[in-house]
Amino acid sequence: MTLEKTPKPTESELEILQVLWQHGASTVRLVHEELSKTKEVGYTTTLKLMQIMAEKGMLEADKTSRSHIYRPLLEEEKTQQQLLDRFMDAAFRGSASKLVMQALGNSNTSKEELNEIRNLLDKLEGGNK
Amino acid sequence: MTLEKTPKPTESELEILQVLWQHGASTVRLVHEELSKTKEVGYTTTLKLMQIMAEKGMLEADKTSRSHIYRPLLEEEKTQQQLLDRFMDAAFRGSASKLVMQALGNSNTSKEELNEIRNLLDKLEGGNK
DNA sequence: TTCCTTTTACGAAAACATTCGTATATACTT
DNA sequence: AAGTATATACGAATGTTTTCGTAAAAGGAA
Repeated sequence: MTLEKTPKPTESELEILQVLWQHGASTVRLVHEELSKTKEVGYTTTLKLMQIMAEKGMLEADKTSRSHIYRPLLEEEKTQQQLLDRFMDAAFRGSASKLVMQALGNSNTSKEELNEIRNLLDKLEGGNK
Repeated sequence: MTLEKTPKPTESELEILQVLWQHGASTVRLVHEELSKTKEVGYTTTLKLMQIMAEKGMLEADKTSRSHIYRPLLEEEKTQQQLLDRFMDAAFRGSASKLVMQALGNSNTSKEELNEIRNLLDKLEGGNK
């Protein structure tokens, strides 16, 4: 089995991935327009970043038409999990419960979402000592 | 009220803060020894980082004795909250529940901790629609 | 004192990440 | 076809973070 090094998207790369995860495969133009909603950034900057990401194997470019279409090669949930693991270690010394408590305590989560979490807790308590 | 810019410790800086939060004010030597347990790093590298952090106002150095003693000026919980907010936006598009579900689903959290979280949920459901 | 060890000071290199100017190609409009 | 708009290619500048070599200062041991 080949050792797969876990990719570590930078902050800017993650922004781009988010757009692609949300919208599906897209042109640089579309991604750039989405990013422009939140921050000032030049078109060629976005282009360059996406080209670099393609080199790194995070994206794949379909070059058949003039406007290349980029598709994310990283799965959203898997990537989130990897980022989360790293973040939990770095910021909370690995304590999931501390992280969760702070995440819940300081954000308005809807009743529905809280219920979802409660259900997960029920399921988990089954298997834990 | 003076505008307090939220500090953004880098990854290395955060590692140092963790040591100081855990052990309390310490010398470069101690911090360096702790870091060395997990990774290869030169002593002067650690020193330099801590000096930079002092310049930035993250640490305060007591220079009365030859081995300076560094004290963290950032509060642990407050800093964690700020990092968490940023991370939640960047990696989970701001969804606390998604983050929480993934954090719980993929880590063995003890029954006691799960109960703590359940209690928090109970308290939260009171105030939410 | 002299030698050895530990510490801080300083500056610069190395490694990454981000940004963008300019050139060139491709398509669209008139 | 000529002119305009939009795309990619390329390379380099800029910015940030991390690393460490070297020197000087301070302290301890012989």
